[in-house]
Amino acid sequence: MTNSCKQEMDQELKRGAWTLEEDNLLIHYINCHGEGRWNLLAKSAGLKRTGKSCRLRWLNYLKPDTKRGNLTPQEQLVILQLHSKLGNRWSKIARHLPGRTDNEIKNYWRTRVQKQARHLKIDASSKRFVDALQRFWMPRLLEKVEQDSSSSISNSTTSTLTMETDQNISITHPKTEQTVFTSLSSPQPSHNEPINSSSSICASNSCGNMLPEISQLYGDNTHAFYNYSSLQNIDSYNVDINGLDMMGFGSNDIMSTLNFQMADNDGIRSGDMATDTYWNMDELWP
DNA sequence: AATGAATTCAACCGCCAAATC
DNA sequence: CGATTTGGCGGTTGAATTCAT
Repeated sequence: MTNSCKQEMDQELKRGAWTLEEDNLLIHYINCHGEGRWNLLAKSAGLKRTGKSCRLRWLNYLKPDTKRGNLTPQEQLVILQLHSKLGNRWSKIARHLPGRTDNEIKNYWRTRVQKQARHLKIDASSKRFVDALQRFWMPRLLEKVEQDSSSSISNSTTSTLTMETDQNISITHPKTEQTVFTSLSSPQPSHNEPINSSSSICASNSCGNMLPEISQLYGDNTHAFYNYSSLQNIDSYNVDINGLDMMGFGSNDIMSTLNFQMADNDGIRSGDMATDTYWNMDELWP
């Protein structure tokens, strides 16, 4: 194809926001013919868009099961948890959140999470920030999940966040064993991951502005149990980790991911970040 | 009410790997 | 088997919206 011919075709291509008419064309075509072969689809449907643009519009916006709106605390928790393991692998993270797109998760991370990092004056990619997330933000999200679920479960005091493999995350109430949240994403199991690997994080209710402290540390590399007791009441956080070769990572990765309150020797002090002055929680679940 | 700053998020871009020719 | 096309991913942009003054 000559350059002038390419330029001509480029000029014909439309860019920018999609119109209702274009959306309808795309939806109608996919309903009749299915997804795939996006370039061909774009032409056949009479859309002056690239195949890529059609694919993106469909996956991120038009697909019927696409969720819109604010991420729930459960979803945020899953994102934080998985991001600490997977990094910016947005599509992999998105597979754990049915109806959510990689684009949406990426936007959440950039606008909400990195905003907190700026607020704390910490580099969002630094270990220090990851530690801060695990110590302060994630417990509070868990607390929020707890609060939400307790509205439907009377006498609720404890829930469990379980990461069994790369594929599964669930939050269950231990007494009723009611599942508060489950993520069973990738339909195809990963071939070389140990099935019996599991860990769980249990959080009692309300940690509020109080900073949990490690009061006990049990275990070795194969089974660690942490019990965080609050300074001001009997509430506690428990982290129960079983199995270490989860997700193909070494034990250090798992420990750094799941311990909300580990080694305090990297410059993060409890008083620095334990208050909502620093963690603007209102922004996290608007 | 006006306006500038900040934030959000849909869409685009470039790169890469897999599939197809 | 090399060239081309396609699909998917992560990073970036900028228009629209919201917020603050």
